Amino acid sequence: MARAGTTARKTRNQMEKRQAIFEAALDVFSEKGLRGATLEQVAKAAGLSKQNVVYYFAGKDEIYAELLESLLEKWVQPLHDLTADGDPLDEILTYVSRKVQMSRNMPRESRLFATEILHGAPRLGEVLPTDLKALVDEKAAIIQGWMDAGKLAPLDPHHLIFSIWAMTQHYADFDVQVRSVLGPERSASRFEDAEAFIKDMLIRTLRP
Amino acid sequence: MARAGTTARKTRNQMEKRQAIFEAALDVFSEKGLRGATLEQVAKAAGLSKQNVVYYFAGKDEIYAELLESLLEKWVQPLHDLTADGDPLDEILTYVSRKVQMSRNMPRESRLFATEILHGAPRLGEVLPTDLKALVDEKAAIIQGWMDAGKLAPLDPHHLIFSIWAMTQHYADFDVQVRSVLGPERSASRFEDAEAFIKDMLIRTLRP
DNA sequence: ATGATTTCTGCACGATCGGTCAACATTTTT
DNA sequence: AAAAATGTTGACCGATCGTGCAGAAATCAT
Repeated sequence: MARAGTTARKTRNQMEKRQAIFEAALDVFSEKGLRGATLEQVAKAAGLSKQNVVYYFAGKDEIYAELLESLLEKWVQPLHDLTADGDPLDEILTYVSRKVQMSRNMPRESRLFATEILHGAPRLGEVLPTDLKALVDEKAAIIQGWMDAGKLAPLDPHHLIFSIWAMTQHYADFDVQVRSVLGPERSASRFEDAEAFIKDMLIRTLRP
Repeated sequence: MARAGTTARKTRNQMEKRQAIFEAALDVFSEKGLRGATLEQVAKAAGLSKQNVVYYFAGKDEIYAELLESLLEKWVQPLHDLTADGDPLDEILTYVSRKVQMSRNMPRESRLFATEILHGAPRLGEVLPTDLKALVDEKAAIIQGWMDAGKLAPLDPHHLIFSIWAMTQHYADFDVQVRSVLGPERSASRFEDAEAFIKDMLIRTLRP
């Protein structure tokens, strides 16, 4: 009778179905965007009927919103793992590695966030200026500390982080363009080549 | 009776109206995407009725397709202007300047192309592997020549171009995120800071 | 001025989509 | 096994959207 997700309690079956819907929604939304995708496409990809999807989620927007939220933590984890403990250059290069790895293995998530931010991030508007800003400021301060200690060349840490985001996510978000320009042969190793290139660039740049 | 754009000939009035529709479409499509935008939003932004818009263009998709095509040339012009004539580093830094300038002054165009490519570039599929690839290959060869001559540090020219695209367009496409993270104060100079940062990074990287 | 051409609008159709609801089926609980 | 809760489906509705079309209105040519 009542909808499934009404209470906070979730049975095993409910969790599985919701996960299947999330997986399908990630597929469809990342490819067509929120408005471009239909509930029926999501339902079909999840192996359910449209009405059954609505049984587990209040509606299309809720699926999208909850999907975004459920992925956010995993998405910023690599930056979170950048700590003041290790060697400065190693920390940053490891961060690059993980970001390239995410572009390769999680292109759908990358495109989902890219589309959302590209269109003004109406469903992330709260979290960007608070949580994300706090996280970036914290890591920028660490990098600044390394620079002040003479362990890295002095650069703007915020724009350094932006440039790493931009260069790494570029290979997920604009994969079609990258492959078109590189051609079939060179496309095969595009992620390895990109990682090597970006690391090389950062090593030359950050060397004190 | 018949539609306006049937023949190749276009009167002055027709050109003006079409231009107004293009301008409105750029506004709406870049903000909401093709599927997310409606003809009526475009019409209203152009100061016309929905049916009148259809009089000048066959339909929504045609507006979008012709808009993309009409912007493509202007969009790749900066790369086209990169020639073997000038000083290697100057040529590249000038290219960066122009790309940052475009992110600042033409963010709608940037987001339009970004959205299109992000979703698989179904309406650019032909031009990417032919025209764009040829252009990038040509410029990559020039850069490679500079590197072979010892005027620049040896790096993969294709990925160098990608990285410039990524870093510069990032400030247009993800402007909301950039501003959120930087905060109101630092956002004011974000384009100047970005240009200085990227140039600094490239100087350090490309120095032989 | 008059006819021809261009420009614009009113009306409305067909399709699609998100969402509702009642009924039916299945599983779980007692 | 009976009852209750959970899960699923078919039919359908209201709204929106793209588009077609007849004809009015405005502009232009002669």
